[in-house]
Formats: sequence, C-alpha cells, structure tokens
Amino acid sequence: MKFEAVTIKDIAKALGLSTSTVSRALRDSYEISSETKQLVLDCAEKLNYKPNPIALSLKEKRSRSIGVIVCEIANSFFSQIINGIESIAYDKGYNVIVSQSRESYDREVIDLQYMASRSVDGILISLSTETTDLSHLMALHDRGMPIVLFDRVHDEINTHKVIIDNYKGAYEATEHLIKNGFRKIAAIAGSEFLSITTERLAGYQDALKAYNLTPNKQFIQHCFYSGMVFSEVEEAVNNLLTLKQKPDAIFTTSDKLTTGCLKTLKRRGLHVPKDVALVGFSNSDVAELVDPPLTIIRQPAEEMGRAATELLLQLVESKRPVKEFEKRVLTPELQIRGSSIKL
Amino acid sequence: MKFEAVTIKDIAKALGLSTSTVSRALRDSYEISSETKQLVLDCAEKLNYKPNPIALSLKEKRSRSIGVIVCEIANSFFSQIINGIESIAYDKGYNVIVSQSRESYDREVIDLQYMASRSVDGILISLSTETTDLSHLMALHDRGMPIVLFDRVHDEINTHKVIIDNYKGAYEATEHLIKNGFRKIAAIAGSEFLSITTERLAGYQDALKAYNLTPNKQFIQHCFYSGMVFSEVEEAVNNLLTLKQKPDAIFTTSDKLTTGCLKTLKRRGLHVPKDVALVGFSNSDVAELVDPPLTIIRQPAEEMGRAATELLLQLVESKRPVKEFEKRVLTPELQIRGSSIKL
DNA sequence: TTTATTTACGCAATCGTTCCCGAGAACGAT
DNA sequence: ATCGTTCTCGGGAACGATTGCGTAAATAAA
Repeated sequence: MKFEAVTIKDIAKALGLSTSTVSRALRDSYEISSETKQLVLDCAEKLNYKPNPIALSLKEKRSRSIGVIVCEIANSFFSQIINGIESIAYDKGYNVIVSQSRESYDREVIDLQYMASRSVDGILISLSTETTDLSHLMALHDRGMPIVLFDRVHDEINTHKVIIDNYKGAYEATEHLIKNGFRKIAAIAGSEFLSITTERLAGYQDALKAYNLTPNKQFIQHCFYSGMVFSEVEEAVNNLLTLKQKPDAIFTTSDKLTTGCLKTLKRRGLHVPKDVALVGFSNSDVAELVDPPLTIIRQPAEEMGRAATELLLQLVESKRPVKEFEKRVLTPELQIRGSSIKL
Repeated sequence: MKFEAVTIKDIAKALGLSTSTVSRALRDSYEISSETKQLVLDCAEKLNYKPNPIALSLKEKRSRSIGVIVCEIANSFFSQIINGIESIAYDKGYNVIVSQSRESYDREVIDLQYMASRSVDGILISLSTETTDLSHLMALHDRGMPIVLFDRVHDEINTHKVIIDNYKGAYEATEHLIKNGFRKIAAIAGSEFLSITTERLAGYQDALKAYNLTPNKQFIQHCFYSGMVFSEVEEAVNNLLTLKQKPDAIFTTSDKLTTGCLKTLKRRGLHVPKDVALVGFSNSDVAELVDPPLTIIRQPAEEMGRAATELLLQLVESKRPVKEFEKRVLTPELQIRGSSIKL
C-alpha cells in the first residue's frame, strides 16, 4: 500500500538514458549537454520526481535530521526551546526528531542510542536530572557524533554548550528580594547534581552574603525532579513552612517549581507576597495574569534553541573535526511584578 | 569524521561466513543451524552490532518514523499533544518528527511534502488556519500515505480523526455563564474556516437559543490566527467593548485567545468577572493561579495525542488498505472557577 | 589524413540489508 | 548403488542514488 515514488530510473527509462546521466543532469554536471539536461529536468518536473533522501542517507552517511532530547515537552521553557530549534532546522533543511527523557537516565541512554542508530547528524540535549554519568554521551561524542548541550550542561564533556547566566539571574532575583525588605529568603531548587541548580544556588547564596545575610541550610529545599512531580514541591513548601524560623520569601529555580510553589502556597491559604514573597525562574507567558502577578526570571528560551541549533549545524557541516568548543551564555531577564513586592 | 558503524559484513568477515547467512542468523531464520546462529549472535554482541535503519528503510520502504505537523509547538495544548504522541511512538519504536506550520498554508504544504519525501510512515496533522484547500493532503492520502487528523479536522478527507466534542464543550461553558446570570455573552473565536470554530460557535449559539437569548452577530469576533498574534485579540476585545451594548461575559474558543483576552481586559483595567466574565478553551496548567482563577474548558490533549498515534500506527501497520475510518470524539472538561461567577 | 583532445554518455561499484535461488552434503529409502 | 529429501549455507540481485572510470563520437590540432 505504500505509494511508489518516482525514481531516477523512471526518468532514465522514459528518456532512454542511463541513470548516471540522469543523476548528473539533475545535479547539473558539466559533462552533460545542455539539451539532455533540459530534457531530464522537464521530465523530472513532469513526473514529479523527488530524490529519495533515504537512499542519499545510505550513500552519504548523513540524514539531514537532528535529534533533540529534553526531559519534558509539555513545559513552557522546553517547548519554547523546541520552537527555536525547529525554526533554524527548518531554514537549513533539517528535520527535528524529538524525544523526552522524562528525567530518567535510562531513557536518556536509550533515546541517545536510538537516535545514533537512526543516524541523526547531530544531537541537542538537555541532561536528565538523574544523569550523573556521562559515558554514554562521551562515547558517542568520541566516535564523532556532533553534540551540543543546552540548559542543563556538564563540564565533563568537551563540546559546544548554550546556557544562560544562571548565577546572574539568581543573584539579581535574590538581590531584588533583599532590596524589597525580605530577609529570610528560602530556596526551592532542583536536584543538586544539575548544573543549573548549583549555579543558581550559588547566585542566591552570594547575593545573601553580599547583603550580610547568612545562608541557612534549612532554607534550601531540593526537589529531585525539578517539580515534574507535584507532590515533591508540596513537600518542599511544607518543610519550609514548618520550620521554627519561617521564611518570608521563596526563590525557586525552575518553571514547574515556581508554579508548583505558588499553587501550594495558595492552596494552603497563604497570601503572596504578604505571608511569603515569591520569585522564580519561569517561562510561562501568563506570569502577569497570575495572582499575584509573578516576578520571574525569564530565560531567552527560543534564542537558546536557535543558538544551540546553529552551533550544532556548524559542527555537522564542518569539514574537519572541530577541536575548539564554545560556551555561549545568554542573559536572563528579571521581570518584576507583585509577587515580590512587600505590601 | 563520521563514525563507522559495525555492519553485517564485518561479522561475516570475522566469522568467514556470507552476509546472507549472518543476516539470516540474526533474524533467527530456520535455515541456519543453531551453532552458527549462536556464533553470529555472540560475534554481533561482541562487536556491538546495530542494524542500520537507513539501509532497512531503503529496502523495506518504511522508516519507523512519523511526522507531526501542528501550527505551533510553544502552546500548552499542542505541546501536551506532542507529549502524548511521543509517549506512544516511543513505546512502539517510532521516531517523532515535528514541524510547525505557524498557521501558514504554504508552510503546511512544504512540511507535508518534505515529510513525505523523507518517507515517514505516516502523518499526524492539525490543519493550519489558512488551510481551506485540502488537495495536498488528499493527494498524499490517495497515494497511500497513512494520515490521521486531530483537533482541527476537515470532512472532505476520509481518514481517521480525533477530536473533542467541541459543541458540547462550548454549549456547557455558555450554559454555565447563563446559569450564573450573564445574559450578554460575546464570543471571540478563531478563523471561521476552522472546524473547531464552527463547532464551538454552534454550541455557543445553541446554548443561547436554548435559554431564549438571541445570538447577536456583533457579539462574535473572529481572530484569524486564533490568538497567535496578540494584537488580533486586543482588537477583538476592543471591538466588543466599544459596542453600544457591551457584553457582560466573553467566551473564547482557544488557548491563546483565552489568555490573550484576559491579558487585554486586565491591561484595560477591567475587572473579571465584575465588569466582564470570562470562560474559554484552555489547556494552561496554571488556570487556577490566575487572577481571577479561570474557568476553562480543558481538552484531554495528551489523550488526544495518544489516540491519534494509536490510530495512525494501526493504519501504518495494517496489512491491507483500510477503508473504514473512525472519528474518535473525546470529552472536554469544564473546570469552573472564579472568572465566570457573578460577584 | 592521422593523432590528440574534448564532449557526452554508459557501466558498474558502492552504501547495508534482505531474500530469491541454487547447490553441496548428509541421510534414508528403494 | 541410485535417487529424492532435508539441512545449511553462499551467490547475487535489489532498494535509489552517486561517482570513478572507460569509451565512442565529434571536433580540433598536427
């Protein structure tokens, strides 16, 4: 039932030529007479010939497709990234194959292997939260697979990386809270093994220190799955609220953590920012509609996707092996709204 | 620089066998002795042999990948759908290739042709708003390409479809507004050529009639790009608010229309629901956090993605041509919150 | 006219895999 | 001893396209 496409053979047969001639005519080779070329071109047009990319892939060992692995597609941050990736890939004639790790190391390994075996030309990946061992990536990379890391990166692997200035984003957010009179600022963060977590917590802690506030160990809660499972966030919030010394503000380090935290606070009947203020990383485009309007650190997600794709395709299309790798750092934007302003 | 994978030839050479024998041994053919099989299997294991899917695709004319075309990835509804699609595809060993039409008919045509030429095994598509002519889809479908439509479908093409009960969702939402005392209920809808628009407006209008309210032509505003461009929504809201007879409630028919409408109302300093109530289709997962908490018609997006993928793979893997097509109708859920309750 | 050069095309290998045949060996039946 | 089976395996074409090499004809140079 599969439809049979028109092949180069059909053109050859129709014109009484050899397939080599047809192939060369289509590729505008100099050794084909212009009349024959025209003949072939017209015939190809008439028969609606489309080159078979699979056959080409087999020959040329490239598929003109790139793989993308994120932990979760249904997440405003990642869907915006995929949007950016798709736009560049589309322009350059590449297909985008998407897979989600769902924060599972095992799935990440499988996804990666699968994509490699499907001979994607390169891979864009934001590491799963469970990933501590990078040997699966290293192995692929060593064998020549172009890889670009974004968002959640790792120093161990030497390749292009695109991140945002996590430290700065967290620092400014925390500083903003301090300047608005909050002193007991807690943090709800993702897994401590994640690059973004450590960087963001560093910014948070340094901001506290810069204003002579001592970071309190109990004020830092980790949610291993970065808020992908809601109960985790609830627990983190509960932990903070049952402390003897309750925080007067919370800083959250990821999209689902931020909305999950607000959801929990509201469900518990707490008022933001009167009872607790809230600032967090988020790429939700309804932050201004939320009650209270959310102060967020917004990441240039689409730009991140575009940048990562450009770097990847640069690797893919480079003639000789690239040895110099770039770490591109984008700037997050602090959008100040009501959730962090003392009443 | 591309890494060379281990092929069946390498195994053949290592074992002094022919490629045919190796191939057969790997496929567990009856005509190979069990000793040879074991030998081949061990060797394949040792050399870390992975069959080349591109070569397989070329031979078998199937790629084990499916194409998905949506208007926009960075949209909670569609990203949830893609999530559902990916989960089923992953389980069945298929790759998901994603492309966005950005509501453009031309891009939809190109995307479709591109995917066909990349020989995806099937296509999942939600039509772009500009699409009125379906000949590009029909042509592909007639040539045997399995296609499943979801969300924005069209009667002209005879294939599996997955939709929600748009009529019911709209009817119940409108009825809910009426029962809560609103009488002048306006609607902001997408393009009138879209299946979902006509169905949802029908539900809206029938609900009005059922309660002896006469639908007012001026109360229906169309946003051609379904809210993808914000200015459109602003204009629609402005049109409604400058009517002599102002509406006391607005019903919106899509995700971006709903949030865009609320955004505009708030920016104009209007209070929801005191000045205008709001109910709309949306799959945002922060509807309860919004001010006011949003009454929404939520679509089972993930389920829709899963259902569409199951139907598609059923087509793809069916031996004989399928002539009987199914229209699966899922049920939306009205989540009642503050934005639609009279104060 | 003969030789050299260009022009314009075909043959066949290649990519990795499957699969239709053919064929040798071993075996039992006659 | 001869024939027909069964069991194993190899040869080679095929999938669609590219490309190095060979070569006939046409043209240019000698």
